[in-house]
Amino acid sequence: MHWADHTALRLGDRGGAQVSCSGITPSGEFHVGHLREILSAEMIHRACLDAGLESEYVFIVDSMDPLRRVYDFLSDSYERYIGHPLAYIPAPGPDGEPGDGSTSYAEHFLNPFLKALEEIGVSPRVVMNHETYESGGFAESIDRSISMKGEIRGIIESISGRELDDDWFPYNPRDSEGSMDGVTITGYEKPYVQWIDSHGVEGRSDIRKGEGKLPWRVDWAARWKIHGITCEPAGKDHGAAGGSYDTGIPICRLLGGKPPDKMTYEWIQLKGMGAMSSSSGLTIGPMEALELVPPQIMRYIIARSKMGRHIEFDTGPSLFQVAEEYERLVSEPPKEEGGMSKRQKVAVSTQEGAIRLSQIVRGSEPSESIGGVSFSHLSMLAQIKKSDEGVWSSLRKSGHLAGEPSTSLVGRLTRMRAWIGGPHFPEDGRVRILTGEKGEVRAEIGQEGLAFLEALCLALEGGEWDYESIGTRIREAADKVGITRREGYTTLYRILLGRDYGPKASTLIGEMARGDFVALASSYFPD
RNA sequence: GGGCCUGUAGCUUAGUCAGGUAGAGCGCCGGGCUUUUAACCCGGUGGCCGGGGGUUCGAAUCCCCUCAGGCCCGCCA
Repeated sequence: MHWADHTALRLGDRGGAQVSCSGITPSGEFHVGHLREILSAEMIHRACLDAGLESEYVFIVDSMDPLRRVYDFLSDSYERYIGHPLAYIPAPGPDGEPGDGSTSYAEHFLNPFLKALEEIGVSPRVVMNHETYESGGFAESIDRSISMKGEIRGIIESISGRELDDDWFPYNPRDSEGSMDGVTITGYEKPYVQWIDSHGVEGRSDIRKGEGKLPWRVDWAARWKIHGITCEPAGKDHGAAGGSYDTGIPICRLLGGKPPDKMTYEWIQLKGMGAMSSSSGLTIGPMEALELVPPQIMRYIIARSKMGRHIEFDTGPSLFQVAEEYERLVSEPPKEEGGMSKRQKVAVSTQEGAIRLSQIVRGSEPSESIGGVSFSHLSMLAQIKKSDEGVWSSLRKSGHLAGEPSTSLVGRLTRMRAWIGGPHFPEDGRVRILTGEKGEVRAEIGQEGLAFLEALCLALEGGEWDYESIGTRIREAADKVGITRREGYTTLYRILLGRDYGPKASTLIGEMARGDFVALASSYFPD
């Protein structure tokens, strides 16, 4: 059984309406790793729906989290915003300088990510955490936390083994400037927390407004209760013994909530960009991945791996492998049959789940995601056809496409071109026409091969220059010199690509200029 | 120091939670194929399930120990 289905089953035992949740701090650019956070929770949500449970998927944006430090992409001007909630500081411009404040720092990084989520079929209910504070959603939890300060302190100290400062308080108010750093609590009188800040200014914060926040470990526990969260997969950093998951569970109970079960996932690692990656500083950018990888495949990369396993995100050769695996499973869906062992049945249902959860639109027919064209075929066409229209007409000719291409197919081609044009495309996948004679190739093709090339060049010097005629000429030439057609094709691939195989030879040659092909072939003839 | 995850065929892995005869894909090998879109069809090869011990009628699966790799314990998923 797929991990998401299995989790859904357990959640069903728990009963009630299910709320799966992800939480991310928008402190900078989002990246592929965040997709695992999102998709782990979203797939569980879908699995719950598939299991007939009432379920919702919520994405909580930690917009109330303070700016921790001035990151590399920020100008020094951000120094003054350290400690301020990300929702209340201006977005940086391209130069790293603070903008006019029309867009907040949190929104600035969040918005493109939400667009990417839309592309992969994730439509969460987005909760800006600072808004929950502003609307008083946290007020009751803050009040309880303050009244049970000792208990919470005890939980954190005993479970995390960390010692809290004597003046630790389960609420961090914003000071006279808006920062949450260096504020000393002087009293509490519901609903106001009184304080004195580092500038010596005294003030009070209304816990029903966005005038302060709970510390992280308490904040997390409180939101489980506030939103009725039943499932929240978290990065393994939170899962360490004594980590925030371990303290969150008892704190949530203390606040009167029913916490989700601890669930953690492994990181995605960026690897496989070839040996040159580290030395040449090649890294995959934040959302770059979705500009290369079709959204179903992106989902499949997450869905096919168990949560506890590392994922090596690789935009090189293994992307072909994953895509082919996906296509194979989609075109020949695993079926449970009589006589299968229990293990085989489990394997079938796991694969079925992975494919089902990889669809952009829940419940849609997987085969539609392929659009009749395989990943590798498209990569070839994208390389030998300069124009998109050329790709479509070729697909029509080969029977892969009837009429106009679907938007998903257009998107796949756009991504494919971006991939091919970028540094991550694997060399093995490249169609590169050789430009001149190669000694080792000459040795491989032999006398019969040469005779075949001569006959073919002669035939191709005149006549139509289209795929069909070229194909005919190839077969005629092979027959004429008495070699098998297969040998003829192999010879062509050797002189064209330096390999024994390749895309349809007549198409390949048809995309070349007549003169170029003849020149290449002739370079093997004896003078 | 504390903790987590992973280790199954050449490669990627399913199966581990609920113990019951080791599954799959790729690769490879052989055969077939009178138009080869990195094919396609058929058949085959291949695994002391990291190692050791224990529990059990029975262990890849549970327990203990051990080796190897990755990672987390400063609010970076």
